[in-house]
Amino acid sequence: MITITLPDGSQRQYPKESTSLDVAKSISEGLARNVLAAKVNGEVWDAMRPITNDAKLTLLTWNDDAGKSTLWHSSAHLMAEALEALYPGVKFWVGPPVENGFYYDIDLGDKTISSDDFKKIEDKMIELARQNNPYIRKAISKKDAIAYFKEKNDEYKLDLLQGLEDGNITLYQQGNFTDLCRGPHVPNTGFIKAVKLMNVAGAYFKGDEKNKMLTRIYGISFLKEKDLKEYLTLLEEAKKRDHRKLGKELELFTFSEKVGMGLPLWLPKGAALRERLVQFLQKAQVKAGYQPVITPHIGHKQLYVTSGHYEKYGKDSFQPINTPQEGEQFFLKPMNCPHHCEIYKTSPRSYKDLPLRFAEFGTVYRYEQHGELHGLTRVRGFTQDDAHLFCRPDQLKEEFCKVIDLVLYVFRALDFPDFTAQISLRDPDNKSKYIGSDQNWEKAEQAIIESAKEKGLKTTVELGEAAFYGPKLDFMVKDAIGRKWQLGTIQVDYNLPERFELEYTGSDNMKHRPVMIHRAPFGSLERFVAVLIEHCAGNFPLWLTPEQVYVLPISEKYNDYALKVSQLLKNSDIRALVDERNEKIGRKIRDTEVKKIPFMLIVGEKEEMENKVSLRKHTEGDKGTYSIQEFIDIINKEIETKMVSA
RNA sequence: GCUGUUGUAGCUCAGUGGUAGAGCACUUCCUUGGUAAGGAAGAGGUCGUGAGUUCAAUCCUCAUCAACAGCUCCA
Repeated sequence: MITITLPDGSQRQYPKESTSLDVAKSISEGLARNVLAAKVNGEVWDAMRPITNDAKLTLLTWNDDAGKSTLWHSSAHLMAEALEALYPGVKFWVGPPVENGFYYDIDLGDKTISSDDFKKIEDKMIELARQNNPYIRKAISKKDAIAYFKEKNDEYKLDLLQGLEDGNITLYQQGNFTDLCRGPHVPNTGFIKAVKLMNVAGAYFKGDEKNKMLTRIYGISFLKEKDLKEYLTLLEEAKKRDHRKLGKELELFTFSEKVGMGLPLWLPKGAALRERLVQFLQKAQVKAGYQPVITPHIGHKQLYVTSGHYEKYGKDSFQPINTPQEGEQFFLKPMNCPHHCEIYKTSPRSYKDLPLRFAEFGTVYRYEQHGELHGLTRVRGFTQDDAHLFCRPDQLKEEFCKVIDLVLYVFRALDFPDFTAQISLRDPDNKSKYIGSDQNWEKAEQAIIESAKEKGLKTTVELGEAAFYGPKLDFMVKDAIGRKWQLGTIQVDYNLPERFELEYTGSDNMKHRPVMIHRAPFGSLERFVAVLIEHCAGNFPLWLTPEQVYVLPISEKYNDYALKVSQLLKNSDIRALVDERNEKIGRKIRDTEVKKIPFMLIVGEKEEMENKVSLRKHTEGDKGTYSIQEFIDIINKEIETKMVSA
């Protein structure tokens, strides 16, 4: 007998070689039907794999990420089986699960696949799935594995095998398909009830552009047909919220080939929205003891040599601007920090002066690769809500925690309740990518980990995701339809102060080196606005929205009264416009709804007589009649409650 | 940057080896209407750009630019 410890701490006895599925069955039949895999002593295993020793066991279902991944991984194998049946001779590279589904990289020889072929492949997959073929795990020697794939003439799998250790190699077979795979998999293909292939794209063998381009087919699968439908609805919703589409429709921003790719042009409404965000943060920053500074858009090459940016990004930047006479080189500013370091150096600093907090909405320019540009989320010129905090080492944690508070304040104010903090550390196996001493890195990483813990943030840790000069705490927010976006960032930096030889005089009258914190709650205004648009689907919070109220006269006869109403609103700092067009009221309402204007005031004979307005709310409809002052109170209250909840 | 797809009116998109069409938006006129599209007329494009093939190119070929998807990258 073996002892199985379940997540709640309870222990049960089972015969040796029992499987996770046996354990599930002993708990409930319903649970057993939903088990996709199991975590055995921290390792994800097949639910059908016999457990030989005492173990801690967590059963994994669709509700667990690892459970989903297992189903998707199995689905990749199923797709491979279907492909092998439909395209004999196809060769396989790898087929892993990804965040939303799975893919398989394949080599079709001289054949091609397009989205027109998806239906056929999906149908084949479902046909195979219905056979309920078990996924059979087979441990195999390296020699036998090589022999098998040689026989099959699958050079990619042979390549993969080279990197694997003998004694640690497993094959998985379902139906007529056998794959080199470490697993785990769901018990049988019957779990896969709904399948959708999403797209086909080229992908380099091993991700190296010098290598051959393979065909990558993306798909997703579900336990229920209903879940697939829901997923497709979500995708449609995401499409509707695409900030590039809404940005155009709502006249927020545009791009021009003439100005240059990746260089956004903010239209009046977009600029107004952005300005409001800036003012909002500025106000919060002043309260938090930040001092605004302003620095130029270019900087001398030497500045970036000192900072290390030149060495790291010099070749991949916009190329230098040369002065005609002195032949000196200037670079477009890719970051604000070197400039702010120079501001720090303008006068000798005492320990009593610290922390110093320099804030700047600094526009920076980075040469992003052609294929990377994407709407406002990835651009070549953008404005960071940047600030650099210079503090004593003993102040670091407190300052860091205060910055976390500020970031959380911003997220709450803008209605992003769901987020996690990603701690991005250095890749311990590739330290040459980074500048600075091991000691400084360790201190910085420690400070971040401790601060995040102290603030009780939900964190994940990513190795190798740090900036080249220091580790980061990145905030990953979830939007209204559950997608994750990286927004704010806080970074601890011991390196730039060293490179710029920043100092302060301590209470011991000795020179000391300050620590620097880089931080940007929004990240960049461009990216933030993009995320905000998609989050609220263009229905901005009242305090941010470019136009709050449209006054709609029933006919042109009431235009004068409408103008009077709008003027009264403007006098109360409400953003109001009159639709003076010669159109019927139904038409005006429709057009205003489409523009996502929060409030409509309909005015006609009745309203003019009584000096009132008829209120209609976006998507909600008629709200009755109010005096102008009553309406001003309503809207102000609504603006205020949004800000108070902030 | 790499691979693939796309580029026609302000927007969304049809279409053809003989220099172009729809809907919406726009302009004018009629209508002055009470809670999601009133009616009519009109204006608007050297079909991304450059070259080539052809008697003739928006359409075919090549190059180039840009957008989109994926890969690689992201201070």
